[in-house]
Amino acid sequence: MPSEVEASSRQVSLDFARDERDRECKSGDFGLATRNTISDVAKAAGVSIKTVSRVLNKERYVRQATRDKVEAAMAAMAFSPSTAARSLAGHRSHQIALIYDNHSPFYMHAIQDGVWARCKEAGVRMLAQPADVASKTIVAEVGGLIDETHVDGIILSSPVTDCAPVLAELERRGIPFVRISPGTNHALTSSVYMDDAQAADDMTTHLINLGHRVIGFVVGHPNHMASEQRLFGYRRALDRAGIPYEPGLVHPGEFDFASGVTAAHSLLSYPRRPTAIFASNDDMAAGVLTVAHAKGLRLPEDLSVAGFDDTPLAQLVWPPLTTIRQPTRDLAYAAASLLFEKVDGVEHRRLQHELVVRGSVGRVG
Amino acid sequence: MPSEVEASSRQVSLDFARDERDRECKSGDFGLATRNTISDVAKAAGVSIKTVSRVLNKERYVRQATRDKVEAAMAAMAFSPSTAARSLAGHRSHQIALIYDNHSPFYMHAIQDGVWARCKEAGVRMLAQPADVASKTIVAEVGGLIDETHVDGIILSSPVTDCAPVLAELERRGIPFVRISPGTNHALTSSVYMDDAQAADDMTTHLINLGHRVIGFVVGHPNHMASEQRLFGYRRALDRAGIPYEPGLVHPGEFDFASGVTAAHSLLSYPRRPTAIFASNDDMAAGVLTVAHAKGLRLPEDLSVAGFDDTPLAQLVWPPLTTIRQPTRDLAYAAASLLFEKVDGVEHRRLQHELVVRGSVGRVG
DNA sequence: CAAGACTGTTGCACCGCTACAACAATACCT
DNA sequence: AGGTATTGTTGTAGCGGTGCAACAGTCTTG
Repeated sequence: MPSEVEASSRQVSLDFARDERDRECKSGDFGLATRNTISDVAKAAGVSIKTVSRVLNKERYVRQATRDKVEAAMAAMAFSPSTAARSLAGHRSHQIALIYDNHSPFYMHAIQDGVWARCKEAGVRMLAQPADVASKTIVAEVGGLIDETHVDGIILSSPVTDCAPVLAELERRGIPFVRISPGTNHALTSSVYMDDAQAADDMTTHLINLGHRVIGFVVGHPNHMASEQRLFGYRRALDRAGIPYEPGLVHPGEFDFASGVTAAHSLLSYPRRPTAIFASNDDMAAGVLTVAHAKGLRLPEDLSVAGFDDTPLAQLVWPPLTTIRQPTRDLAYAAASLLFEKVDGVEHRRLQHELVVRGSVGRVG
Repeated sequence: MPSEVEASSRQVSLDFARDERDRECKSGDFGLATRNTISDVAKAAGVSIKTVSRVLNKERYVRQATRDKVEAAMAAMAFSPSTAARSLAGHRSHQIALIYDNHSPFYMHAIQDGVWARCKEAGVRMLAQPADVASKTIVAEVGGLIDETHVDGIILSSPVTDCAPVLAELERRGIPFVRISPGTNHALTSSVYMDDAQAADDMTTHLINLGHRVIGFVVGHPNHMASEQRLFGYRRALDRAGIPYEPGLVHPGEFDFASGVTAAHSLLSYPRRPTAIFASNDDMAAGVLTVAHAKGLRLPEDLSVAGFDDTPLAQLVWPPLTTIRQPTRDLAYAAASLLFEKVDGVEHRRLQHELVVRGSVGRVG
């Protein structure tokens, strides 16, 4: 057994023992057991550390031959520069943060995936940072994140996109940020978005074209600005078709399954029972489906159900949802691109949605 | 308009302008526009920076009065220590990484959530790092991650838990890591897990108790060790009940919806058509449901369907799935706890599963 | 052809913090 | 009382990079 004295002298907290073992690398091995530094690379390549730094940062004023030599040395010893040292010494940390407060796993998975992919291309790390827009400490948390990690930029996803105190804090600090599907202040900073109103209009029109005249609508979470937009699109389409707007056919929701269930119960017991229900996202549409099944309705013969987002869920339920394909991953990818490319400029990039026809919507009657 | 010369002199890449504006904070404001350092805190509290460092790291040898003074100063100026400086100077980075290669959004959402929660309590940042166990560069990527970020520890989720080259690399570097639901080598490092075999046994027994004798089984992805365990549990339960094992009733799958669909088609056209199908996760069970619906089967009268995991999906489909509740979030939370608490020791913590009865399983006939 | 502009490279201060050594002030022995 | 621990604090080197200044060589250009 090892001596118990030694064991107790170890630090209690995380502290992985640095490899102090004297290595016998007399031969050609590169001493893999030790962390390589820029000096090691410089020595191997026969240049100064500053030149290595130049190569690392793809700066000018390095002859191609020198650059090749350095890159070969870096590859040979599998050198990875310390993010800590880089962010401490320089003005960049090569890290960005993705801040979100969204409880839809499908949505956030796609968002993370898209941002991640773009970051990887750019050689930048992504910190995923959940937050709570309702919390009073959110500004302090975001500030702490920035101070601690020195992130170079931030990507905000809904609903943090419209959390005024956070936006104010970010602007005060002058840190670049891009918003994914924001609902407000389109002029201030870059953003990526889709036309929620038009998409909802498209879907509603689709339903109208199939003969539906009594169309229920489940609104999204009130703190997501997209919710309003989608409602607006629904009303616009009705309006254009000359169908009077009926408040009783519109039920609030919160973007989750449970509120879809609640809304469906309410809408299906409305005197003028709808022949179609358009939910503002797929989760709520799934809730509507469940209620319909429970009531023994045939789908889509007795009730058409439309979703929004085209998360994978849309194809996991029965019948598979007719929905709007929101290019979530692409939005996230584009957001990261804007952050990397447009430091000074502001750009608002709109991505196309698409109506996806599946089995949950049918001709009326 | 600002001068165009200045604009072009800005760096092209990410580089947020440090607030150089001379601030007129003659009054009591704390100069919030500038990053505070440990020296500022030291000055404000009237102690040396080393003492502030002690307070920050909760070290001994600081009188309570001094500690209070320092903490007050830190709070007053909203001080957040630079992670970069800390990890560069010290042996700890206050960051851990979560490495995963799992395409189930629900599962990963729960995992991230649990790890995140524990990290927050410990004041440690979590880096989420997707990987690809099939890729040849995975070892280099993990190595790069460690070198770049100096993470203090790593949490592995399935199937990276059983990726031998990665495990070897981590061991070679001597970096602490904990595995969530690993399938192999239980002795080497700490892990958290549930009893997959017992859980599958429980579910199968449940089906048998309801009169089912011809029970189809959809196996999980072959690179997840849990898949084998679940199959083993299924067989054990059949065995105990004296029901002969029938290979034709077992169909391979890959933990996704599509393979559930394929398996269902195959199983439902098997000569001895099963009265129940037990899928190794909820996504595949959803696929089975979809096929059953498409064939016009009544659920659960004509076919019982059981899932595994109890992801939110289980309640989004119709009928809601009878499934095994896997304490995913708790497993992740526990994994992080082990990483923080058990630096030297090795512990294997098993968490309880639970059979959740919903509507997708019924009595036979 | 000297003056200036551009290119390629070096050397060193320093980013914000921690580790370690040194030291001062108490408390605890014998 | 003197010696030894223990506690509380300071000073400073240095972690691994980048920014900036300096400088040598090479190319334009009047």
